Amino acid sequence: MTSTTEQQPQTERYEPGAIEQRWRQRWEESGLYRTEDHVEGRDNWYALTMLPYTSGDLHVGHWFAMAPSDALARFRRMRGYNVLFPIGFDAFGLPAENAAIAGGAHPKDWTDGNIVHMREQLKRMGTMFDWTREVDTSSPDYYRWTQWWFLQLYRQGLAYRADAPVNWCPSCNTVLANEQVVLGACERCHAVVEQRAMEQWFFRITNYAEELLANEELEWPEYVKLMQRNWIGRSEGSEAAFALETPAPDGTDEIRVFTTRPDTLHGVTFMVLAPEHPLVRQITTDEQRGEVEAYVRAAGLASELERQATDREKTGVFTGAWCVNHLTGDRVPIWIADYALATYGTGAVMAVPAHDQRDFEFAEKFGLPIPVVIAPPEWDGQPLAEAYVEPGTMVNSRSFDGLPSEEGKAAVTAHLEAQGWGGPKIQYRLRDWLISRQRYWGAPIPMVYCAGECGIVPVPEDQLPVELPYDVEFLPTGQSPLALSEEFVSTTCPACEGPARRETDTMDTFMCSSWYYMRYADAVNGASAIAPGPATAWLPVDQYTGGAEHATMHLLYARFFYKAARDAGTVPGDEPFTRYFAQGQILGPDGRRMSKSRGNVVPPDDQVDQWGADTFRAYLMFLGPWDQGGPYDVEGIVGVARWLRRVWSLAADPPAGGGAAGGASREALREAHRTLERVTEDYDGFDLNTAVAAMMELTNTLVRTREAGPVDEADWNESLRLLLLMLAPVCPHIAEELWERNGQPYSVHQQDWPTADPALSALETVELPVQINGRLRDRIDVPPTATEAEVRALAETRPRIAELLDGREPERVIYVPGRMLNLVLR
RNA sequence: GCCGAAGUGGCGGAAUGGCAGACGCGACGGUCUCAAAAACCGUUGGGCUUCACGGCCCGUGUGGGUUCGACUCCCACCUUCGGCACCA
Repeated sequence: MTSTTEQQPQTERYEPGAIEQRWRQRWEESGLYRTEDHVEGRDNWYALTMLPYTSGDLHVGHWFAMAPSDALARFRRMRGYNVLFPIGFDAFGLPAENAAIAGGAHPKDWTDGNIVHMREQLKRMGTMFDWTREVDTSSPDYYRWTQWWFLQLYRQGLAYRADAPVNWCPSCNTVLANEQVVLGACERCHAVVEQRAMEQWFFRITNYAEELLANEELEWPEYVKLMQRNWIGRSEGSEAAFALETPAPDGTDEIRVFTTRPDTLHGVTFMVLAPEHPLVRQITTDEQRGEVEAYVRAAGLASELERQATDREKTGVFTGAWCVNHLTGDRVPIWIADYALATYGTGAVMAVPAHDQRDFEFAEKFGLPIPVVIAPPEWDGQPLAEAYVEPGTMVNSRSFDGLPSEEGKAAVTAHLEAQGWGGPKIQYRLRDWLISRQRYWGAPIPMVYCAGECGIVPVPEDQLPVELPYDVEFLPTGQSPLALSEEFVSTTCPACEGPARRETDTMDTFMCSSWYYMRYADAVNGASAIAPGPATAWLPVDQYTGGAEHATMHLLYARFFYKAARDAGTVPGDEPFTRYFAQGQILGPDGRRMSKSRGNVVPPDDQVDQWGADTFRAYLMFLGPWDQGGPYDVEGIVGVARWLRRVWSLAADPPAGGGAAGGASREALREAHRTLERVTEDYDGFDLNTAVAAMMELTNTLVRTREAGPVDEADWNESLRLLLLMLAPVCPHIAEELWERNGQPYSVHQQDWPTADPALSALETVELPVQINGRLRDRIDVPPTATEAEVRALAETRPRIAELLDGREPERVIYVPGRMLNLVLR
């Protein structure tokens, strides 16, 4: 690659457009990225990037998520692993249907068209995706198995049907999961969410609450694990029963509550039921009925937003009914108030106004007594100005008086248990996963309702998939469009062969994305969702990357799903994603979220057209730390473009050979080895920005070396070879092109990662800062291995140091070899 | 309100107990050019000082502390971002 002949007057310019297209074609034709389940002598490595939703257009965020993932997957491959790096499409969901309702194309046509377009966009990225394993979650070949999983969970007792208050979006005309309600509004359309009762399918994710909570061992960002733990929200406390003074018509004779403060049980002065609590209707006295019903009605209509406003004044109504506190024998009035949540605990709260701020505010407003049962330290016996929630000493608590409240918790709980009035209880904030959607564009729930005696009957596996009919009406009626399709709805009961109706709800799309990574391992299997061979070959995923906005939804659902699959014997291990890395969010040039309405969207296709995929990839990785994201500065990319032009010129316009061995080109080679150490470490630690910076430095050194005169050919060639190998993961096309031009065998992406030679990478001398009293005063060149005595002796010969020492003996000498020397006088 | 993360040049960032500002953008100056662009070279935290080489002081959100030495560790506060939010 050096030239001893006269230099060409005109050097060929770097034209990314032409070479990138050519290499992608060559890679595809040679099956370079085809991944086998097993390769002799190589361990498997499963690298996964979150699959994109089929919105129709790739945005910079997709590139920011996928291009660095690809670089790291390529690096793993060069490090000797058999790497699976698949891609697919999350293709079910509301936008497709909204497009249809808006009078556009059919959801299927809309989605299929988007996939075709996005597949082409993805291919321009130059990734090592194995397209033979592509997954489309809306294809019957895929959702057939999503339905199979539903049946599997049903068999495991993890799917059930329940009537429950649900979040209803009046605009989308559908039920939303708690996670899809943001600040009381619909996550997608921002309409204000109402409450409605409906019969729905749930998954018992709460069965796995403890196991999901135990996530400490996962190699995930700590903050994501913490978010999940907070989301699950484990609370230790007690359950306590209060006897109804008058049993309810259905025979219920007590109200059970969950409390984290059993030590305050003697201070209960009223009970609060959630307005939706089933007992409300039964125990309300005729006298109070009118007021109570009005309140319940108002609470149902009140938006989630209104109910969730924390600074709102407390409201509530007395039911007219009373219960009895077993511990004291006191009569306790039963109120309803919307600060009690129907979906947490038992939907009922024992109110201890002296020691809970919410209860305190309620009691003050309605003139209820506020007896102190936990004395604050130095308490003067006067009424409290606000609830005292800290630990203290139990008072007015009969036989428990004098006990520290923290000990009182266990003592009271033990007493409750002994008397049969309750006992210890662990409560979670996590709710079961509501998966029913009254929508068309999703996987139909494979259940049948028999008109006869059989009740709810699962569709037999050999009748899957329950296919989505193409011809349906997309009227937003509040029912699934499937309910309007008589052809779909009417069927025969699999059990008795009598008339039956199909379930018309479809599944939450998080269901599809809870197992897609399993399917990649065995994407074309027509006989099962995933066979044992591929499952053990690839699962669990070694490295997952994607946005942390999925911390409490997708990532939690997938963990639940995997554990259920494990219990069914389908997958190995306990967790789907051994390692997870959350990349940051890329923002518009103005530092705000990219959006069409703000006009700050940077279309990735334009960047590729202008600069080439390699430049764009490298720039996204160079911007800053991958986990931080940040603004996309359209001006900055030119720096990366200049760098790659310089890299190109190193190969296209080589220096004259015949230079002295051991000269500048030897120094350059030494730097190449040091760069290799840095880049290797940086790739390992996801520090792509500093890896690119290190390669830029090496490139600058090589350019200077070339300009300085003739080089030693062997040293020069080896330096350039190392640079191209290091560059290959980040810029796969230009690395491949220059690799070939340098006469190396196809393909650079199949090469082993080089090993740095410590003898070459070691520095011969370092510039050692010399400090006096911790202040930098001079620098001396010494071998990194120099002893303290040698370094000190040399330092003292320096005029400046000698002057400052002025003959004095340092009180202390601190020497960190290779880093600095500090002479402390004082 | 609670939990978590982060504050460094004009800008993106580097350095996680040892030379603050690597690498890059921008800006300024220069080479080439009829000219411009591109490319290339140089300068670029602030202040003081020197004819000059150089030297000194200040400087990593604010205030304290630990240390020979602090962007880095500790305490308090301010700001920004993310999550949760009447969860009994």
